[in-house]
Amino acid sequence: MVKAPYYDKNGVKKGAWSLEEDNKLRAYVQRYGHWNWRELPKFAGLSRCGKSCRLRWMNYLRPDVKRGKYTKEEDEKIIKLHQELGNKWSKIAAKLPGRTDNEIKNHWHTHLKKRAKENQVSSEVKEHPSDISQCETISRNRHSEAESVPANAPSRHILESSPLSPETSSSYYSTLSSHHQAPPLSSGINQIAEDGVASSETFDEFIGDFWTEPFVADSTFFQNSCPLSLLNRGLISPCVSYYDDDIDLFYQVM
DNA sequence: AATCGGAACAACCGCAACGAT
DNA sequence: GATCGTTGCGGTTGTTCCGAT
Repeated sequence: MVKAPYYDKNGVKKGAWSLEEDNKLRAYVQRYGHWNWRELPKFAGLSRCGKSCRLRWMNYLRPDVKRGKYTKEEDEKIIKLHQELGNKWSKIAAKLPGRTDNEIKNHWHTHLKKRAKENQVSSEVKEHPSDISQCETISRNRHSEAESVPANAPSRHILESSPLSPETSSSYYSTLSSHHQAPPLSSGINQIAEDGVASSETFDEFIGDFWTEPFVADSTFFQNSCPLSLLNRGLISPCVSYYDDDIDLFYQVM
């Protein structure tokens, strides 16, 4: 169902996430939050790009993500919201607690698009039973409009002031992100990356896109990197830490 | 049993928005 | 106001699953 894992030319891992990677990312974000997605993979001991980590967390690992079948109510809500908002999946997701924009988007394309189309056609046939073919044409046109952006949909710039609604972004999540904590420099990496992936390797200077930059971590890195500078400026505290039973369990498993 | 095609969904990519400097 | 770095969004792709033939 997912792409086989592979490494790109920069040594960044792509494709399906392993359980171990999931555990590392989950443990890290739950403990320290995502203070900086770009830097996060380095500290979490992941050879993924920050963008990939963010996506994985948002769509899969976040504790408030509801998985499983969509209820009839959810389906109807999505169809209704899509009529109002168009392909504003994040907006739609904000109205459906526990569902991610990616998940809703997939669900729409595989299930609801067809159903919405049928509903529209049938309702228009009821309204104008004498001209079915015309209705179908209209329906198709309307559908394609909805696929882009409806005329009455406000621009993204205006509408999307808040990335996550209170429903989807649980207090848990917003708390984490708002804290912007960096890991304690002495213990974080060792605990998270106990498999030795990050802690014992020599890391070369890497030049690449900020999203795809693979993790690098050694003593030099920790001395020079962002978290330490933040520490020096008093922006974060090295002493604060989130304690979570899950983490404990995770470390026990490791 | 083999194969084919559509469904399902995780993940990638490019771009725009936004905040900081 | 311009530039740069970071984040988030939406479109698309790639792989696996599964039912039909």
